[in-house]
Order: sequence, then C-alpha cells, then structure tokens
Amino acid sequence: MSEKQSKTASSAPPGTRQSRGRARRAAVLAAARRLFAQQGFKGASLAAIAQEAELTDAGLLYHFPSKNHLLLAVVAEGDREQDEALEKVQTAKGLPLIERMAEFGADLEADPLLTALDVTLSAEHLQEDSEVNRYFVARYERFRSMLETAFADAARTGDLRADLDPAAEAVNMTAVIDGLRLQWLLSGGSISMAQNMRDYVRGVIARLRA
Amino acid sequence: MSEKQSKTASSAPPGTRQSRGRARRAAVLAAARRLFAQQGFKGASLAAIAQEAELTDAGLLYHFPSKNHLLLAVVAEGDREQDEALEKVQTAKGLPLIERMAEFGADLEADPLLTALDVTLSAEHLQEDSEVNRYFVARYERFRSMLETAFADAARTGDLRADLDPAAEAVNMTAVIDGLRLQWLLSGGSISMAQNMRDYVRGVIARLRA
DNA sequence: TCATATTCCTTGTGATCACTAGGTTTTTGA
DNA sequence: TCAAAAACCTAGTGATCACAAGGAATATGA
Repeated sequence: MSEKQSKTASSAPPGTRQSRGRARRAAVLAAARRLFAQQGFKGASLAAIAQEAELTDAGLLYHFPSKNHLLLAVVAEGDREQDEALEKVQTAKGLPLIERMAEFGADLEADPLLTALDVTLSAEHLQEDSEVNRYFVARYERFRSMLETAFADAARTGDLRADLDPAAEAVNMTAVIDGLRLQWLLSGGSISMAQNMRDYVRGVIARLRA
Repeated sequence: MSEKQSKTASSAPPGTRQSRGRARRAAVLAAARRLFAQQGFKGASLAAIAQEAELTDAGLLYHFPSKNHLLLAVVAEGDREQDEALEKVQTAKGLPLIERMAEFGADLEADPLLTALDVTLSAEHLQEDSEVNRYFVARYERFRSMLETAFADAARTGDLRADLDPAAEAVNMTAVIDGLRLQWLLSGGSISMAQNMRDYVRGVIARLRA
C-alpha cells in the first residue's frame, strides 16, 4: 500500500521512460515476492501478482516472459540479498563466527518477507527436479560448509574442544535455524527466532568449550 | 504397481461388495498420500490421484465428496498413525522420554512417505487460515508441551540441572527435528535424521546433566 | 425373481490458468 | 517532425481444474 520508490541502483534520471520501466519491474518483483511468500508459487496467479503491482497480467508478461522467469528473478533477488548478509557474517572466522550466529535469528526476523519466501519456496520445491530445487540444495550446502569450517577452525585453534564433530554441529545448527523459521511462521511470530537462536548457540558453546 | 491388499481392519468377508469398496477407498487414500507428499495439495490433481488408484476422478469423488474432504481424510489418517507412535514414546517420562527422543529421527526415516507428507502439507498451509493449518498448529503445540513437561520433570527430579529452561529446550528440540526433516528431504536422504538426532539429544543431555 | 443400493463411468460445465496476438499510447532520438 | 521503440492494454486461446448429472453394471436382500 506504500513504498513505491524501491528502485534498484538506477543511473537514469527520474520521470524518464527507462526509470518508469525499471520501477514497474521492481514493483512486479516486490508483489511476486509477497504473494509467493504467502501462497507459494502454484498458489499465486499471475493475475493476482499483476493486480498487486497495478497492471494486467499481459502487462506483467512484458517484463517477465513467463511465470517461471518471474520465479527465478524473485529467487535470484533473494539470493543476492542473503549473500550480502552472509558475507558480513563471514568476516568472522572460527568461534567468533559461531558466536555471531546467535544473532542470526534476529537477522531473519528483520526481514520477515524474505524469510517466509525462503521457507515457502524451498518446501514447495523440496522433491522436484527443477532449477529452484538445485538453487536451494546449493544454498544449504554453502551454509552448512561455512558452519562446518567454522567449527573445524574453532576446534583446531583450541577455542572449542578438539574432539567435536564439525559436520554434525553444522547440520544441527542449520536444522535449528530451519525449524525455528517454521515454528515462527506457524505460530504467527509468537515464537521468537531471535531468542531461541541465542539460547541454542549459547548451549552449543557451553557444551563444546575447551 | 503392487500391494493391493492394504485393507483397514475390515470385518466383512473378502470378495464382497463392501470389502471391495473399502479396499478402493484405502487405495485412493494411499495414492493421495503419495501424491500430496510429493507434489503438495495444489500440485496433485484429482485426476492424477484417481489414475494412481486406478479409477476416474468422478469415481474418486464417490468416495470423497471433494478434494478438500480427501485432504482432511489423508491428514486425519496420518494423525492417527503419529498419535500411536507418540503414545508409545509417552510411556516414558522426564529424562527417559528425552533419551527416547534420540531414536525419533530413526522413527521418521522408517516411514518416509508420512514424513514427507507432513513436511509438504505443513509448509503449504503455514500461513493460511484453514482446518489443515489449525491441525498442524495444534500438533506442534502438543509436541512442544510434551517435551516441555519432560524437561520440567527431569529438572524437578534432579536428573537434569534444576535451572534449565524447559520451554526453550522444547522449542529447540522441536526445531531440530523439523530442520532435519527438511535437510533429509532436500538432500534426498543422504543426510541422516537418525544419526543427527542421536547426536543432538546426546549433546543436550551432556550439557544439562545435573 | 426383482426392487434396491452400491460402485463407478461417461460426459459436460464453468472457472481459472498461463500465455499469445495484435493494437494503442507515450516517449525518445534523430 | 516523425519513425521507431518502450510500455502497456484488450481480447482472446487452449489446457486444466474441481466437480455435477445422470446412466450403466453389479451385487444384495427380500
């Protein structure tokens, strides 16, 4: 109902045709993110998305040649945003990175729409062989290996116990994040990802302290 | 392609009309469970389900008056099976119940179809206001409160530290289970729920030992 | 034997879907 | 000033969907 000026770094002067086009495209992407997040890919029709973006479905298809292209654009945009967030986290290594994960729940709560999008789309494409599925598989793998490296580093440097299992710790921390997202969504936000993630990380460190 | 004799405790003699009808109904339910688990509620058409059960969609609608009725029947059947499993777990209390949860991952792997159904349908109905959503909300609540009670009992009896946070431990253990289901499905089974759940429970107990 | 109930099919219906064809307006650059 | 391109729209198209109406086959019970 608001915030129309969500342009992506545009160099064109405002009011021109190019900037109007870009703004429309961005509006469509934002509407698609909202509806995909709430109703899933199959559940959200092009007409509904177009209506949210204040144009017709045919008009939408001028900017994105098919519903699947739109989906991939939405996913790619979310990927970019999450990559930026992860790069900040990865300025830390080993134990500091793990300690930083305590705030990851709060980070997710800061962008509820992106979080809901991720949960809904990943669940919808869990078992099918598609580009979206491969994207999520790859993303999980990256996340897990980042954590695994951090645990291995912390064990090597002596910050945490040397006999910890980095792979198992990585899988379980990833699982906690995912599970908290589910409960957070299912409870309508009344179960806090932020608080429970802090508790979990504190518990892990307490258990693995050298 | 096989196993047609999946009757539900029927007292009618075989070969009769009544038993044939019951067997058909069960076949439809099984087909619906398979397709809902793999493709979700919206993704599976009545025609596809009917074809799996070897009849027409109109024939299917004789047994279940609408697609939503079929969904609720599938959900209710899964609920019954999971309730039986949970009752066995709940013969234990306090710390023994928590220790028993170490095998919960293995239990889930024993019925991949029911597990996939649960994940897919719960994700598809995360945010919508429907009977299925209310069912999953209630189920999570029951599960969490069971764990919370167990942790509280263990703290009271002195089996675990008296200063533990039962609610937080319950939320996080529930989250681990859900997250493991996701990674298990997304990895095509190569990430073991059984092993990681055992690791998690062992870690929790190690941390909370009195 | 015969009326009846069960089970399932054929056929059709209206709604919705993603997408297309082709036109219209508006801006732009030469 | 004017041709061309961008950014839409109107009006379809065929496919698919859940579901309805009514009939046919079969088994059952009186």
